[in-house]
Amino acid sequence: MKDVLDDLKEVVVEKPVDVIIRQIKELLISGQLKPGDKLPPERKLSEKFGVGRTHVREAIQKLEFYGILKTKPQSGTYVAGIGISALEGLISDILKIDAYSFMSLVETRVLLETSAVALAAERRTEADIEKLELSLNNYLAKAKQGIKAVDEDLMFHLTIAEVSKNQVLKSLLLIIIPDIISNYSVFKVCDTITDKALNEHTLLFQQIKEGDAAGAQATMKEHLQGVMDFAKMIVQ
Amino acid sequence: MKDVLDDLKEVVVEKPVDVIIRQIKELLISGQLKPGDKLPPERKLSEKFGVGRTHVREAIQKLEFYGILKTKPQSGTYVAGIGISALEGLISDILKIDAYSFMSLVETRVLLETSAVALAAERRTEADIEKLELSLNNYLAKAKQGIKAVDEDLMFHLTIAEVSKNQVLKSLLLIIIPDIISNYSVFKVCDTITDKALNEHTLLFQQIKEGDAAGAQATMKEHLQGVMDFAKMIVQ
DNA sequence: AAATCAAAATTGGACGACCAATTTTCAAGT
DNA sequence: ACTTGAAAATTGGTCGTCCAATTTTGATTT
Repeated sequence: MKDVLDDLKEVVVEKPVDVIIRQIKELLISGQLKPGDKLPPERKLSEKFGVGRTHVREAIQKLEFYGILKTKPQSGTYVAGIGISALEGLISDILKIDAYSFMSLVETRVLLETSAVALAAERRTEADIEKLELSLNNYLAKAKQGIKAVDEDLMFHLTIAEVSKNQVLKSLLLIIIPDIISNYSVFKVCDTITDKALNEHTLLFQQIKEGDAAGAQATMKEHLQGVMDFAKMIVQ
Repeated sequence: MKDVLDDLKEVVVEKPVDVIIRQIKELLISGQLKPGDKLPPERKLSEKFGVGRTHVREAIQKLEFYGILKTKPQSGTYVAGIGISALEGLISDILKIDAYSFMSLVETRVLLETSAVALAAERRTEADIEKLELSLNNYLAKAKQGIKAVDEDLMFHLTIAEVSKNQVLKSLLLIIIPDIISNYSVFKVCDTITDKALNEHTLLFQQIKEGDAAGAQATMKEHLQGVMDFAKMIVQ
């Protein structure tokens, strides 16, 4: 009885915020709004769209977060100076940001992490090595008991990104990691902890410590190969 | 007269939202809030922090956007199930998200773009080639007249990301591009259009068209080397 | 004692009104 | 005709209030 109802309720209701973003997008694409232009005041927009000003503000905040709009207090909201054609892609990306394919996610993760680990091996300090060791031991402690240690696993990988001294790289990983986690649980990946993974983590740590950038990169690639294969398998 | 005043005004006022995010961060790090826990209601928080509920909501929205919190209507706001240690880093990233070093930005851009162009060369279709050619011609038309064509330049690069068929890769580039643009204008990079850049764009297109992944990757690396050198030069 | 269900309290969501800073307007002065 | 400056209008920011859905409570029934 519950299953049927659950399935039926899966219709996605387009939220007011998404509708407004779409509307603003139309204004931009149609050329009625060009980079540098001032948007109509929030009151006019809410009136025109037939929604409360709260929704308009929320939409503007979201677009501002992505650098599309820039609002100056007591003055107005302005279109940032990026090509209009680029905006179209960006906005649609915001709307379907949760709909990335697992394949693209994994592919990008591999890319980011192999680069990060190489940089980490080149740039690590003594303090970094301690942090990494701590993180590694956290993971090993749980994993050796056969307990699932997804968080600790990811934390070790994030620490590597931290050690790479590239803030952007780390932030981008942080952005895609929630998506990876949700997909992991959906597809029931990583239910078993292999000795292989354990050894690879330890090896990774050693190679970073020794400054072996190329070796660490190779190990990371190998380490993520399993996930990569799985992704290729279930590709839609 | 104006210069002096401008310089003096550069003190950064910590906005209420940032203060709240920092406070919530304290709750998380100190262990008073664990993943899965329910946050105090917005009213209590605003009362405790001595600010309006609007600010609390804004902070929660921002944290929700990064996947740290999850709010269920008419029920409460909950801490998402990611390791607490990760949260610390993530939250500090949100606060200083506008303070990326130019170096990290460029480094990451090179990384993403060299990967994207290789994938593009492997996966391009006939339609993709047409899109790329259109984008290339847009750029060439402006650039050959000696007009600055920053937008068209970036659009060509974005189109390559599009052709790579990796949504995540493209989205990540879209995220860092506004930052790159703002830094470009700050440091007055790219004021001159070189024949070298023109030829490299054309070569890039040819190599993608011919499916020469390795070649395209090398060209892209070379193409971005100038920016990379400049970044290394001004490194703080 | 356990289960049920309705009333009350709680909570996030949305709206309207007010605030302070900015921008615009326009009249007075040069 | 141009400049100046103050008043008026506009605008994003903030707060208090109300709303609808959920959760909790507790009395009633079995």
